[in-house]
Parts: sequence; structure tokens; C-alpha cells
Amino acid sequence: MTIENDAGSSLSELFAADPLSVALAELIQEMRPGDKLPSERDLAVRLDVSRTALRDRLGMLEGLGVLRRRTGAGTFVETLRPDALAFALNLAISSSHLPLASLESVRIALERQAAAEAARRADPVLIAYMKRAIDTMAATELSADVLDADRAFHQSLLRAAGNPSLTFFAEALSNVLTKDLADRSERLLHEPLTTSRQALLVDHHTRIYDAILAGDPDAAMRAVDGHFDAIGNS
Amino acid sequence: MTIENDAGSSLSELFAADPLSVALAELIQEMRPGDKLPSERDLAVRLDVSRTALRDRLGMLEGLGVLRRRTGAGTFVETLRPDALAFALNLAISSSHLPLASLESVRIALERQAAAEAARRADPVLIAYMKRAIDTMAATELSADVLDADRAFHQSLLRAAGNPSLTFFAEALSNVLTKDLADRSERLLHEPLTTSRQALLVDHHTRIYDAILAGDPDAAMRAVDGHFDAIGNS
DNA sequence: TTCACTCAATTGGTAGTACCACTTTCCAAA
DNA sequence: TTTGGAAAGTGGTACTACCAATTGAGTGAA
Repeated sequence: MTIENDAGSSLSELFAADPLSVALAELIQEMRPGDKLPSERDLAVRLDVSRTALRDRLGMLEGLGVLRRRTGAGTFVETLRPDALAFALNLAISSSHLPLASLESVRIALERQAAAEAARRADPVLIAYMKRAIDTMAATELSADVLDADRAFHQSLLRAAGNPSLTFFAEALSNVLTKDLADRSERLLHEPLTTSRQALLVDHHTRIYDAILAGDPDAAMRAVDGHFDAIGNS
Repeated sequence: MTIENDAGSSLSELFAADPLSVALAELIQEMRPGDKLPSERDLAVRLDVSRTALRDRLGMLEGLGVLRRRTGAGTFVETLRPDALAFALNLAISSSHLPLASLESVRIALERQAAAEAARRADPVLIAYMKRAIDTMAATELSADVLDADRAFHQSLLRAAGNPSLTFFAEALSNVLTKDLADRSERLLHEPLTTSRQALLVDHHTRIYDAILAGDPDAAMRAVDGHFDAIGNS
């Protein structure tokens, strides 16, 4: 009866979590996103714990973004939500004083990798979205539009990479850095949109785009680095 | 009285979390790691909720690795623990079917960035640890020792980068990939340690080391890529 | 005085009950 | 057939009681 610990042992061995958490984790591992868990009352009986203790762990798993509890409906297995991770990271940055700059470099690392993988895939349809963002960026005369186009570009870049983990972490980081980015954007919005600066941005993004279109991962990575070096100093 | 929402508003605006979670998050943000929270009974009264509801959220925050509850002692603010994130990621990978390969590429991206930053810092003391790992790798005749030295090398590389966020994410990913790595290691342990393979590994690591020692970020990144390309095909 | 021990207060952990609000289902009435 | 609402089920909260671990102050002896 205690033989099916293929998936469970790795969790219980790696993390010295309490048995109840591990039991729940193993249960969830056997389910798929969207599946409905047994009701709290049933599950409490089945696991031989009180509903109070069970809810404590369910709260934890919901905090981790693994579960979603819907009042009146039930508890469901969730797909990993980047915003849940972002919530944790936000708290951690405040309480643990993780420097924003160090997070920025993680973001750069992910974007660089995304560019490389996008170049390897070279999916014409997905790459077209990047091109559209660049065109928008070049056509407008408003700082706000440039910022929007910039966001759209980086988003389409991640999509073009087609790497779910990369997308997940990058989105989580984006959420974390949103406040910082908002401050920076605010500053840029109050600056006049100089033609030279706009041309510079368009040029940088075009280089990334060209490298990906050409299927050159190394050139794509260099282009991303050049981009972030430039806006880092602006 | 409602003016001090500099840190709080970002949380409540970004995440549509319930008020209680946000209130707790704001409280935690004003504290430092190691600080002790009020007792559950006091906090429940202060926030005007039941201890039941409060414990539900505390469970969530503990799951996120932000808090640590110690029976009989109290609840304390924690520094961000990579293993907590790894726990969540493990569950997420199982339930959301995030491909291991996509996670590997995130790991590569982080390691590449670490190499670049280590080269920029060029801290002789920290770099020396990398050299030691390489020497160990070259001197031994056991597969197990090579694997240990390999781990030591990548660990000292992250340390040499001196980027806390990079280290945090890389460690979390290492924990997640531990099972997969264990399988791979197992396979390697049963293979004979060919001199050519060992020389290849030593050569790859030496290239990374040399580039960092020379303070050349680009070369360091290329060396990391070369390394992972090679072991990816082995 | 100093050290070691005991014990009571405090704290987190669990159990159980009751009730509320919301959702879903299904059956009966139009 | 359609529609309305009742009923059952679910998560959310509150409250009480008790357990186990920790802490610290007080007490005792050396």
C-alpha cells in the first residue's frame, strides 16, 4: 500500500515539509490543471485531519499558486501563475532587500536567452509580431506609445521563443519590476520624445529582430545586450 | 492616516488579493528578517478577523517562504528561501507540465549571466574557488568526484558573480532539477570515466575560468554556452 | 552571587461545531 | 420546453477548547 512513492519521495526527501503538505502535494501531482479536488470536508476525513489543519495547508498551496479555491464551487488545481510568484518576490524584495539591480540582470539574462531561442525557432508568424511592434514604435510621436510598443516587443519576443519556463519567469519578474519600471516610465513620459532617442530605440529593436529573422542566436544575444546597455545608461 | 501607502498600494494594485493578505503583506514589508510578528491571537484582534482566517493567510505566506512559524515561540519574518520556491516549482512542473528542457534553458541563461558578471567583478579570491574545483576535477579518477567538482564549480561561479537574485533563482532551479540531474548523474556514474571526457570537461571549465580571470564577459558567456552545448549532447 | 532547575505563562497547532454566502444542480411549475 | 426557485453542496469565517512546544521568570541549592 505504501509503494507508490515515485513522485512523492522526491518531494518529501527534498523538503522537510510536514506530512500533510506532502500528502496534499502528492495528491495534486497526480491531477491535472482544472481538476477539482475533493471537498474540504471529505478530504479532511480522508487524510484523517481536521478541516482547520487542512485549510491551513490549502492556504499555503493557494499562496504558491498551485491551487485555486472558489467559494461555493470547490478547490481546483491551477496552472502555475506568474503573478503568484511575483507576489512572493515582491514581499521578499521588501523584507529581504534583494536589490532591484540584481533582479534586472536576471531579467536581461532571460531576455537574452529568449532572443537566442527565438532565433533558433525562427517562426515567421511569431516574429511578425515583433516587426509590428517596431513599426508602431517608429511611426508614433508620443512617448507613451513608444513605451507600449516596447512592452509589446518584449512580450512578442518571449512568445517567439516558445519556451514556457522562460515566459513564466520573465512575466513574474516583469510584475516585480513593474513599480520600478513605472517610475522610469513616468520619468520618460515627462521628457520630450527626442527623435534621436526614438531612432536609437528603433535601431536597437531592429537589430534584435534582424538577428532573429536571420536565425542567428549569437547575434540576437549581442543585440539584446546592446539594447539593455543603452537603456541602462539613459 | 492613510498616506503611508507607498509600499502597500503597489501590492494591492498589482494583485487583486484579499484585503487581509494585503494587510499582512504591508505589515511584513515594514519589518526586517528575523523580526517577530505579534502573536496570532493579538494580530487577529488587531486586524479584526478570527484567528482561523488569520492562520489561513499565515499559512499562505509561510508557503511563499516569507514567514516561519515556530511552535511555542512565535511567527518570524524570513529571508527568501530558495527551497520554498523550489517546492512550489516542483508542484507546478508536475501539475502544469512545464517541460524540464525549458527549465534547463533558464538555468543556462542564469549561468551565462553569472559568468558575465563574475568576469566584470573579477574578484581574485572568489575566482580562486573556481580554479580549485577545476584542479580537483582534473586530478581525480572517480566519476563521482568529477560530478562533485562540477557542482562546486558552478556554485563558486554563482558566488563569484555576487548577484543575490541570480544566486537565488539558480539555487531554486537546481533544487527543481535535482531529480533530473540525479538520473543523469546516475547514468554517468555507471559509465566508465573516459580520460577524453574528463579532459573535455576540464577544458570547458578552464575556458570559463580563463575568460572570467581575464575580465572578458563576452568570452565567459561563450564559454558557458560551449560547455552546456557539449554536456547537452553527451 | 551564581548556576541549575522547575513551573507557569505564552505561543503556535489541532480539533470540532456552528453559521454564512455563494454556486451548482435539479425538479416542479408555467 | 422553458424558467423559476428550492435544496444540497462548497468554501469562508467565527468561536471555543485543548494540546505541545517554547520561553522566561522565579526558586532553590551550591
